[in-house]
Amino acid sequence: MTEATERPARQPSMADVAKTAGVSAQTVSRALRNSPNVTPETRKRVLAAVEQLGYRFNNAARVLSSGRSHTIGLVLLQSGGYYSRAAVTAGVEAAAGEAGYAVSIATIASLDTGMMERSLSKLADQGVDGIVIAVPLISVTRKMEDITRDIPTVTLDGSRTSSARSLGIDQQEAGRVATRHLLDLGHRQVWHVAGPDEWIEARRRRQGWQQALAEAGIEAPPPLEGDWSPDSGYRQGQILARIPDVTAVFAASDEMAFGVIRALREHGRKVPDDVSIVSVDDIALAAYCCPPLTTVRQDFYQSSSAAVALLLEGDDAGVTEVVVPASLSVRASTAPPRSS
Amino acid sequence: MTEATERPARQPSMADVAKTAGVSAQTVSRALRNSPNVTPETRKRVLAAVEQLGYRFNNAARVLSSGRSHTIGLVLLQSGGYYSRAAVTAGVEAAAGEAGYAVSIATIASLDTGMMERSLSKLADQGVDGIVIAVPLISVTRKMEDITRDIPTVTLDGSRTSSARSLGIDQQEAGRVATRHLLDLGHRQVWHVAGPDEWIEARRRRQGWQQALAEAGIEAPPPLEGDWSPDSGYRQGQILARIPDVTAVFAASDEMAFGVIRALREHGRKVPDDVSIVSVDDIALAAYCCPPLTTVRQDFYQSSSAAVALLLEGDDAGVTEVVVPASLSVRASTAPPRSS
DNA sequence: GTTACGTATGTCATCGATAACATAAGCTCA
DNA sequence: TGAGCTTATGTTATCGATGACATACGTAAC
Repeated sequence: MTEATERPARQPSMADVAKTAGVSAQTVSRALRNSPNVTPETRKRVLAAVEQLGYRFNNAARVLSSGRSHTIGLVLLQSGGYYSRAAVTAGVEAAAGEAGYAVSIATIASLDTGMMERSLSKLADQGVDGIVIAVPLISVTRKMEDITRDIPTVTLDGSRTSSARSLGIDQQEAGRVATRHLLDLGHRQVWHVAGPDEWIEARRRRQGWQQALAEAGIEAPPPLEGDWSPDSGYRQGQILARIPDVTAVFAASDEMAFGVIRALREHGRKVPDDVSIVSVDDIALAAYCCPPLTTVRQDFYQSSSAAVALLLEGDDAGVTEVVVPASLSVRASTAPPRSS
Repeated sequence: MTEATERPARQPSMADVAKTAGVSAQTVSRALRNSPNVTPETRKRVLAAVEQLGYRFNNAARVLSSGRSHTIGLVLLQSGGYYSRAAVTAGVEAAAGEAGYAVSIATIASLDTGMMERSLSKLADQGVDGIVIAVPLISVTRKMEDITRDIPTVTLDGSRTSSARSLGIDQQEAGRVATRHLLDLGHRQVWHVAGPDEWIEARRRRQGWQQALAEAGIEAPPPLEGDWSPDSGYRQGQILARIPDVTAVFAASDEMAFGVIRALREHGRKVPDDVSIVSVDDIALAAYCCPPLTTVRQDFYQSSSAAVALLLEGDDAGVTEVVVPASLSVRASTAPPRSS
């Protein structure tokens, strides 16, 4: 290009803005951070200079000097329901964004603690101001404790280190409500297709199921275990379909319920005429299953926003555990038993 | 605490490590970055000191001095399919992680360009080294161009600014393949439930549908437009169910297909006996729809990893557009027309 | 009319890693 | 053996914003 002399395309710095506006760099800093002690007139000049130069503040420098990155880390598990992961990501990002925080994510591939430690280290390296752990891991290692002691941490539906606060949907209640619904319809027994036992929410939902049965004086049948996928629900459904007196099933997730229903249908068991089924999550497709699923709604978006709020409000609050309630959406996959 | 004197809990710095290891800070830096010119012996001493002090490098300082943040930004749209968003996030994060990059996300709530600009600015402020835009936005504004000129950018299934490279699944081909499948089965006409027209993939899939019909010498009926949700599919399905000669439908997403199928069934039209339906995505639940959906598989995970690879390999490659092919999964929602 | 205080702004050192340059030691080859 | 190169390490300046402190001015109070 034969243009006029141009500076070597360096991003303008605060000093450049200061020079243009005829003030000091510190004043620019103050003006941009809405410090009270700046004349409106000065602020206007600074903002004009910012606009003119296309100035963009350098986050790294800010972090280095102030020690705070205005970034929070989010740890997610790669497997498991797509739906909940997407909802959690969106919820965290929205709440963080509103508070002026960026979100850095770390996805871990499996539930082992080594991966978990590496992810936390990675986020710690980035200098995040806080961490939301959305991994339903039960065991917590010493190294994880080390990191969560240094950085404020909130676990979402997961295990609690002694230094992290936690928040979650009341999964046990979700399991109890689902099971109660079936019992209230007149079913004498409720079978359960559970999630993997390492998952805390799977365990809690199972406990809720057991609790509801116990309260009704019913001995729980052995639970069948899936891996959250529709496919695993299908496999367990093939087993359930072969047990004659099954009239009611509580599946630990909508996706597994889809699989269970297909297996039952293939074996000639109609839903809800022969077998009622209730599950948990209320994903968008739940209403479009055939039949539409009765399911316990989980507001991931809301609970994850709440997790961020909890994280940002600091330790002062003294709150260490928050529980978000779950509510039942009754649709067409449940009905009274035929012979009741 | 009446413990012995402890330093005021400051994170150890490279200088501390250097002192402990008996070398200079620069050598520590080199050792940790696997610079070739470090004696194995020295490196060992440094690593031992790192271990002993629990040293963790300060990313902000690194960014400030090297100008590179080892972070890439990911821009996502909050609405639209949960499934694809989760898959894209996972794919980007995995590929980035493998290359030693962190991922910072910015979700935008709506398709307007103002939000888009703000998200890009936010990422630019954070000093990301590159940006993956997974937003199927068509219009591109000047401000967006400004940012994508400064920072390497790859768009995933989206619009191309002149400065961003792009990569995507061949959506037009996906639409063509889906439509051809129905025509090959003997259907004389194929109706279409499209995605929102501002979405590039919706538009391309529609074009593929039109192309396939044109190649067969068939005039395309007016497309019906949904918003990707199962609910919108249901509403359009109620219209289709009232048109007697509809025997084949191409839905632009699996989720909408679920809705269409339910509406058809409620109106007594059987799938696939009366109406065949094919869609796009191949989400996990597609095989558990009733009937199981014939659908065009989209490998979001792979294409998003590829996007990161494209981003990181730099401009040198000269590649500006990569297209990932799509493949058909034939299941039970399509069949030859009854009277053919 | 001096003291005291508040407000607006400037100066300087600092955060921690790194690039650029400097140095010292070891090696090769004429 | 010493010029010339390579390799390992040290020294110094630097990135850009900010906290702590300093200064200059105005205004209220005695």
